Amino acid sequence: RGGAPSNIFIYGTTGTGKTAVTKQVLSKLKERAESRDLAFKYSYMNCQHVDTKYRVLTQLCEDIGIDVPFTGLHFDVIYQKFKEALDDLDTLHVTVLDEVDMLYKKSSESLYVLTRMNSDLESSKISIIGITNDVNFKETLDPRIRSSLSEEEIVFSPYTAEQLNDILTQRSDVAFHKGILEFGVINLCSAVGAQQHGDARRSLDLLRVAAELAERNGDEKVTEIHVRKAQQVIERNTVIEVLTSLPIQTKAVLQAIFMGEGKTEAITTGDVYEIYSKICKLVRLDILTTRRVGDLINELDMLGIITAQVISKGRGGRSKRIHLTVPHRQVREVLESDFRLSKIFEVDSI
DNA sequence: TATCCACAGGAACGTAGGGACG
DNA sequence: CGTCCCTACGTTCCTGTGGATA
Repeated sequence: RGGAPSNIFIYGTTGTGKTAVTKQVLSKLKERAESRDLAFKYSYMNCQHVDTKYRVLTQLCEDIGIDVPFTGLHFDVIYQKFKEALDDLDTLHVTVLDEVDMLYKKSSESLYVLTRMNSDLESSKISIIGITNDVNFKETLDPRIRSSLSEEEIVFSPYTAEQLNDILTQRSDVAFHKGILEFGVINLCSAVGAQQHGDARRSLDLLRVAAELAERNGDEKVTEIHVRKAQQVIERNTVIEVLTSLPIQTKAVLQAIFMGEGKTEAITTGDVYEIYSKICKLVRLDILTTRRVGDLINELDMLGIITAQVISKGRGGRSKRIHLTVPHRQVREVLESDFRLSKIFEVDSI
């Protein structure tokens, strides 16, 4: 209608279709706008990667067709550039910020800048759609941002097993020949997805991988066994992928945890650091400070590779109890394939 | 019950690597 | 060129703290 657009806030756990629906709606809107000759643009960004105000603006510029370097310019310069370009386009621009909580955590300023951009714009308007799976996010938000960001709210509830079942049935009718899927396969996939907070993506991936396994095996039907197998394959692949792409220092810390776990039950930050230092000496790696290693341990925790729980041992001090949460075999496999660290495994004692 | 250990984790800063611009 | 600004990764210095023990 050409009126002032509201900012929208969308909640919902992973795999409930927030992103898919948002994208779908926006592209429909775009179609409509085009057919009526209305100016409409949108850009989508995932704040896991786009997590500074600078990057947000860079991304926005790219989306409306301005070339900017990914680094080098003063923020204000980019801001001006974008503002002018957008005003020239005389359009309505919708900015989708997926996983806004990440952006806010790392740079609360960016959201503020975005919300107040409208007052700087003359002929164009900008509207923000924030997507998050953190239900408490709104409470942690700065009041000034909160009021303008959450003018309207939409909640996506998790899919139930039945809904997942419908989705899978519908998809599989298109993707597979009749009778390929053994009875119960879809049920199992949707049940697993429902357990994962109603995650449709998980269910679909599971079904796809199970089918691939069956095909590779030359089996005629996809059975529940394939699904179980697929579960393991997916799990394993994601773990290995994450581990392999870790920076060398983080890997060294992981290795220290790995070796420490073999010896004692509860391994602490201090233990890890001790082993880590020895490893570094052996492979001629710079030894980082405890402070930094503490952060690396936290990073591993965030990635879900380990759990690090703060505990107090009274006069024994406060520390973190650290545990690996991924299979040891996979950790070893990845570490052994890293040429810089592999030789540690040839040494008997650390 | 006050103490005190072994860290947790915040703040500020340094260095290296990169690109824009005059 | 030098200057200005960005990011990534690390360091230094620091204050804070849960709870078993003296």
